[in-house]
Amino acid sequence: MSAALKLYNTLTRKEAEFRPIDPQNVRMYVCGPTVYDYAHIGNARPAIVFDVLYRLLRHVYGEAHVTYARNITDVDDKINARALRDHPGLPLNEAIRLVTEKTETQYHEDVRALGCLEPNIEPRATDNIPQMIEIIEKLIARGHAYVAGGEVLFDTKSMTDYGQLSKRPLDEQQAGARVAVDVHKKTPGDFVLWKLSSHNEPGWESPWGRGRPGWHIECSAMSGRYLGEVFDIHGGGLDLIFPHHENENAQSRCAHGTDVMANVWMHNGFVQVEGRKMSKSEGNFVTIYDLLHTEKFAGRQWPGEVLRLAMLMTHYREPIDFSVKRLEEAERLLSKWPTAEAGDAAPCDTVLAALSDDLNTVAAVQALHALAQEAQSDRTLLPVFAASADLLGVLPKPTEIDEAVAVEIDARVKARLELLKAKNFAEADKIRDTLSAEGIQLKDGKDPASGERVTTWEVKR
RNA sequence: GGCCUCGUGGCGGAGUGGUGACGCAGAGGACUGCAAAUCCUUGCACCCGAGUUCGAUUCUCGGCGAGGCCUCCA
Repeated sequence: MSAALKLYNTLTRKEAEFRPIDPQNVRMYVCGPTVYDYAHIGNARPAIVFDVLYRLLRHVYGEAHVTYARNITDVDDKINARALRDHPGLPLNEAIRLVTEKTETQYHEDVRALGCLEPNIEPRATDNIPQMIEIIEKLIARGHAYVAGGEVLFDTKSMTDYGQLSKRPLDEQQAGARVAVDVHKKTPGDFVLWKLSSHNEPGWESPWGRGRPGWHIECSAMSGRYLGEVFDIHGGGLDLIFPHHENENAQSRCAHGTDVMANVWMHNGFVQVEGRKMSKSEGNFVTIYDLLHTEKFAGRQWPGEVLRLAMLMTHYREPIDFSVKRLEEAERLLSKWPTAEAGDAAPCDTVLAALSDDLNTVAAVQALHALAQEAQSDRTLLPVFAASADLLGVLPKPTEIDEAVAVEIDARVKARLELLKAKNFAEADKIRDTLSAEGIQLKDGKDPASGERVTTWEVKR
């Protein structure tokens, strides 16, 4: 094993060597999508970033020794609103199911196109309602939650170190500055664990009546159920630090009586458009689907590999300005790389070392690019390149080409060389142009020994 | 008001107390019948001010600027 893995931890605001609780089972939880609408490219960032981490952990600890959970949030008031808007005629449950199923399927297609491996577990909130209720009961029993005004609320004052993650002492916040102070809350910072549902809202039976969970409780329930009371890594976007992760952390710790919920908390920076955060509420978002399948962005479609590489060209904690220029650069890099299949070779040390340094994908991509260039002249490096590229999930796969077609192309290339010998440039160029139009790029070179022209070809990328 | 990031050439981005990576784009050249590909060469930068220092882009302080969280949000 080479350099130790170092990760930046939001909890300590420091980089430190990663030490798993159990190297036989390294556990990571990442906040996944709320399935009410197409995911935008900003949502793609954590999927890609933590996919790289997942690949790295699998490399370091072995594929069988990493558990990656990414949830699907399928109960949320935005979903209800969308269901009512899109399917006004249907019963609510039916309408909600349509919205969540469709969005979830789309999300899976999108992230697959971005080269993301499937997590080991993708729990749904609605499959974990009893687990949520159980935690809430535990919190009430331990004096960390109370019932008021038809809601169960978490009592932030019951905890001496609420604010552990965001470093945000409760009393220094401007209470009521942004959120109206609820009269039934003991403290303005208290948040909902369970709320009652009206008959036209989805609900589940609970000790406090038919209702639905608050936003944060699902992650506590699911991470606890699938990864344990304390696990290794919890990830998500920067905006989740407060309140979402802070509150998850508070709930889980109080319910389980632990010092931390996860040892390492990692947060990715935003994707920006013209210097501003891309978000649904700002309305300045580009969906993954649109980028992949429509010509809405810069008048063309963009392959998933290009989007992925463009994302990895910036360190995950830095903001990314999403631009055509960076996509074009990513595409250009990819087109220069050899295609290969991942084999058993070990990845390049430089790439591995870069990734081990708090997921420095920028340095890793550069090392990979250098390796790609070396591999152009030294084919023995190809397996190492393939393994390294695969670690980042950006390995260009060879285009499947039919044997018969290949033979036919070879014949045309040969014919062109004959025409060139006869100095019939017009006909020779015609063959080149036709092949080009068919997506075949010819590459003329010179045999170093004989000085004869040799021509190779590849499928344009 | 509180709490966080960040400010390097056209772009993406390293890094260091002592002339300043690298990639992409640009420019020039080689090769070519012409292209493409490839190879070689190359211009361009460290937000401002003060301080520490023989010397700061790199350290300290102060500005200025940008962005984020404190409400749903990746």
